[in-house]
Amino acid sequence: MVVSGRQNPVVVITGPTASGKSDLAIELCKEIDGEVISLDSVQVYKGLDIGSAKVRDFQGIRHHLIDLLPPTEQMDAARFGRLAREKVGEIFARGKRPVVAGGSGLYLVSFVDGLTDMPPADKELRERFRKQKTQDLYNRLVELDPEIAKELHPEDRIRIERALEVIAISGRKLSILRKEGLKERLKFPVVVFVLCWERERLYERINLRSRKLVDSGIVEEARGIIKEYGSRDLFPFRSVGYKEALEVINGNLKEEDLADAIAQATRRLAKRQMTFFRNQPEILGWECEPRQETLKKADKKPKSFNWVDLSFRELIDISLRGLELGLRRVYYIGGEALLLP
RNA sequence: GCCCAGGUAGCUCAGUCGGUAGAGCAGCGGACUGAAAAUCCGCGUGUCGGUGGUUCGAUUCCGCCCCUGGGCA
Repeated sequence: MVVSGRQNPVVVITGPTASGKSDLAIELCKEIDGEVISLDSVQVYKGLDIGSAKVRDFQGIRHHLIDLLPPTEQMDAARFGRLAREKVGEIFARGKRPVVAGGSGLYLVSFVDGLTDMPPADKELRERFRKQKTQDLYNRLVELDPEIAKELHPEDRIRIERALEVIAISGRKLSILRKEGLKERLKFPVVVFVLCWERERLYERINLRSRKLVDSGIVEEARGIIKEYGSRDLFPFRSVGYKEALEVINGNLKEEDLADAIAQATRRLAKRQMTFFRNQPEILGWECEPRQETLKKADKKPKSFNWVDLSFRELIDISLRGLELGLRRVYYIGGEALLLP
């Protein structure tokens, strides 16, 4: 039968920060009897509410994977992917539809296609690496796993540390593990909506939101967390908003300059996210509509996303359409056109 | 009105003893396999205020005009 190979898709709503993902996810859930799975690397931490723009009013829609950990702990992308896949199974089993919403690129990849099975992060090792010079770490990697070293930039500390970590724990080269390791993929078909905006309009929204974060008391929130956990050196404090709030608390930034500093960091984040969402799905072999032109390195002309405007009705229809098992389909769609009145 | 100082990239400014210019910040492009709101790489985007003169050649020197800041009235 034709129907046998088809399945309800997992709907993903992604895009840069401030593109309207969370609100759209709730509205979509209302229409298709869905539940939201947050795909956000900061909202997984308890207490980091204002700075991560957590949804305040769930409007009766169930939300998952928010407030999972205290900020003293650290989420990792592979674990998040597994948790999200579990949630998808549970939601379908309840006869509901999962709507995944968020802009954490690696979490999306980990959720959909999985990460190669490898040793997880090791706190002690990372603590040791932290004290060493990047150059020394890189030189060691050149000795231990030249193939990976060649792929990494000598200054890309985080990836160098990760490669060394994997070797230290498993005794095997990361380059080998990557080739041989297996991935646990999401078994359901996926339809990803990437919300796209004109750069200027998105930046206006970001600027407004940054002002709002400050007025809503991000500094107070950060102070409260510091007090509660007795430390300023908390992992998620390195994310946008909190990093700047910490600068104020530490006296390195004037409070009056905070909103601008957050806005700037957020604009840069949005730009990186857009680069990721424009180019990665194609690289992963997902089916993209419309296709994005990846720029040649020499071409420095600014170029906007390629996208189509979709009505909310069309978005619902696509979300309800059965897809072939294993299919990953990406739609780049206008975020502004979907804004709720 | 007069006297200073200045007008160079989106912003703050450097510079050219006359051969069409460069830093920081902002911005743009890219990479991305357990930190991803992280981490890293690459890229100056320009009527040098306007106009006339001198000159082979003026953003640079000279005149006039305009604008901004400060001072004196």
